[in-house]
Amino acid sequence: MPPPPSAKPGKGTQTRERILDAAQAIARREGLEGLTIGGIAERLAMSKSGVFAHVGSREELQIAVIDDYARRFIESVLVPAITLPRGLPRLTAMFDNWLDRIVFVEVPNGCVFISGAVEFDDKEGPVRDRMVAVAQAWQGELRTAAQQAITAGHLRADTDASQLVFDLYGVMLSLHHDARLLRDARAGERARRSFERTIGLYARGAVLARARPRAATTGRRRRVSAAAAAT
Amino acid sequence: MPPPPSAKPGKGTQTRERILDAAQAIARREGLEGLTIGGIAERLAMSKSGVFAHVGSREELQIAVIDDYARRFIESVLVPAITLPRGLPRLTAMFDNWLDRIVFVEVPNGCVFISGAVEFDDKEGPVRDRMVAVAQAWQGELRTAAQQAITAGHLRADTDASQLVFDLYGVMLSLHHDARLLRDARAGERARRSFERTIGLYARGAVLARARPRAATTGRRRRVSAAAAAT
DNA sequence: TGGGAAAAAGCACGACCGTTCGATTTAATT
DNA sequence: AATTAAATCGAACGGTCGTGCTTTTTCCCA
Repeated sequence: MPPPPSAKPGKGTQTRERILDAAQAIARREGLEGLTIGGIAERLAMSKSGVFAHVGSREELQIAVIDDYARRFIESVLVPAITLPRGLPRLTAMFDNWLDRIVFVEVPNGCVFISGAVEFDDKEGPVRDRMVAVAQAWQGELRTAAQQAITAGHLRADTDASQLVFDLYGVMLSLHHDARLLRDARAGERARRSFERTIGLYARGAVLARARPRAATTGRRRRVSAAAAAT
Repeated sequence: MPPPPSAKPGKGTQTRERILDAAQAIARREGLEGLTIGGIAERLAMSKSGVFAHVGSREELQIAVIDDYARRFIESVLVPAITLPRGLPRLTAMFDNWLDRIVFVEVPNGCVFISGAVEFDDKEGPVRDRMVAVAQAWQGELRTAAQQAITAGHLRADTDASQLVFDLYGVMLSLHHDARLLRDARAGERARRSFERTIGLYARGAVLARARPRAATTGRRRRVSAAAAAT
């Protein structure tokens, strides 16, 4: 019988986690299409068939990587933000955590959401479906947070939450592009400015006082900090 | 001796063009990494070695596709815009043509700039180098146009041209993402609104009068029109 | 400590990849 | 029409891919 959910790890579950970790690391650098059974096997110094027995199929592996990635993303970006009060404070925290993650995690290691979106936007199938699902889920979270900021009166009543999400997503994609392809160190600062300008436009009153004062550009690694490489 | 540049096509040059066309069509849907010698051969009903003799190597082929793509991009987006006076009219035309191209060409067929940027941002080599070069060239054109709009007094003197380019690029990336992965039909309209909001923020005076009045959302296929599939 | 189950390895298969090379067909030129 | 040059083909090579099967090793528990 399979072990109860809360028993000690067990060898199989243990290596399955190692496989998923390796898969994620490869998928970040080479993309989900560059992810290969043999590549994982080599990285873990085990046989191809050994790896294969754990993942079922390449497609299942790709989906598992997407799910695992989404879990970590939500864990580091959304979860810390929902401790803050609804409205602008929470929305701002979501953006800040998101930006920190891109700058300190995605830019050095690659981002499965962004590369996967491009790789599978034209390839019908379950992998694409999962990609769409997680992207829509995240945009939904952003939209909800924006809507709460409107309801709370932090943003103007005529604000289009979907438009705001569209803008924020664009900021992150541009940051990813400039930082990763062009290796432009100023991209992070530009993304921050874009956010403040965008929010400032929708905010009640002329100029927006930051809901949560932040330190200067340097030394703002609070949340992701040491876990950057492992997250 | 090689034929003078303006002689009649010549069989070789002719099929080389067919090969490049097929390569581009494949690269758009499958990405530059999905581009394959055998795939082109099958599409053109010729042998792998026949194709190979024309392209030299897969890497050279990928670079040729990038160059060819850049040429078409400049032809359809930049060239028509430089007939307009410097400043906001030209910058606006560049954005309009760019957006039209994405909506009517890239979204249905795929975009080598965007997929290539993601595929090669972590893969050192001549293909990546060319990707960087064309991206920087296009951003340079945008920056120049923005700077001219500042000099002409159409945009505020304290406008950061690089920041503006960052924002515009983000709009296009977000449009591409939402339209292609999420198949959101409203993405084009959101991109337009983002542009107007962004420019409006930097424009002199409160509200910006569009430099060139445009028709409604429907029926604005002027430039790309029939050539959509072939461009 | 032995025995049964789980995990990993080994091996082979068919498919496709880029690339090479010699033969052959087609085009261009005199 | 004959000759030379260019274009294309066919077959093969070494490699990697995902994926089945069978065998061996390792783990875990009674």
